[in-house]
Amino acid sequence: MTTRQLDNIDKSILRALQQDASLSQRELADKVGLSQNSCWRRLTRLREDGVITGQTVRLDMQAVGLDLTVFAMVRTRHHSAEWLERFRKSVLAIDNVIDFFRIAGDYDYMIKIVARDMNDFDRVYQRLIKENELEAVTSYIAMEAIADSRNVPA
Amino acid sequence: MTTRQLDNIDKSILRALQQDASLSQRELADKVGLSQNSCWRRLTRLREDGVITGQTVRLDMQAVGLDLTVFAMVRTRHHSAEWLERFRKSVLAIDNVIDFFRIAGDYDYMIKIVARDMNDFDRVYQRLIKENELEAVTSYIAMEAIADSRNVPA
DNA sequence: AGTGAAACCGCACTTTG
DNA sequence: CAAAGTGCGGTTTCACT
Repeated sequence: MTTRQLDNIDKSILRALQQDASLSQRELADKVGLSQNSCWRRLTRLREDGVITGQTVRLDMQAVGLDLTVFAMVRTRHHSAEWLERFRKSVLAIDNVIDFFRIAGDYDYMIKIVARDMNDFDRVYQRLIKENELEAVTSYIAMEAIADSRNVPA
Repeated sequence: MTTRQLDNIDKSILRALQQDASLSQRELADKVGLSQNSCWRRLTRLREDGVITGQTVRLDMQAVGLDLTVFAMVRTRHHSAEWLERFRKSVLAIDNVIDFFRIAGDYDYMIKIVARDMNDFDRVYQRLIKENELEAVTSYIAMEAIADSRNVPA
């Protein structure tokens, strides 16, 4: 929440860590041109201030057998607070859902789904439309992932 | 490429590391119920086999000042191999592009873009349509990120 | 189970604005 | 003067053999 101002060194730390978070403190310090100590202090602050919220591994989607990606654009029928809350819970309960955004335009929500194959996706899709009364769903099947989850330009 | 078969222990390792890749070997071994040694061997193999392709940090998009997300659906006009190659290069050269998928349906590409604000996004948008002759672009502005880049269900 | 390396953190000093 | 960086230390913890 603390909208802390990031200087260029902070940004270069974030860039380096996005590219490879397994860097040792020495390597990181060298890369950004700081002493080990002050680099460590900055890193600690970036974590404390909630700029860096965690650390994850990148997985090969093909290797884990989840190389089907679908973007589902959803238009809802109901708009009461309770209905929307149930809808959110219902969507978030599906762990194939990677992204879930409320959007502006001729659709209300955009859901990025990963699945093992078409059958698997259909299971998710059926669940989605059974649990929620939706006005329209348009699914865009991904034919090719040209870029997936790239680093953000910090 | 080696479509290696992952057993339940491998999957629980992947789940644990997706949630927190800063886990020490001992913590990880405890979590998945393995000896430190065999856990380390599995981890090494998962990296060698390309299942785990890297390690990154999760950033708070608001804290880094990139809390505007836009999904741009693109329909292209040209379809020659050279044109498409130039188009890809043009899109990938924009570092605000986080996802870039070729899709099936009434649009050809789906581009997830992050930006500092509307002006910043407009700059990206103008660049996109100036550098490439497109037939149609529909931009869905994200009003709320209910879930962004969740863990994949390994 | 052992070992070398790395993370972690305090401290005194220097630099920059 | 205050804020941030440097260099050096020691202890603890970890990765890897």
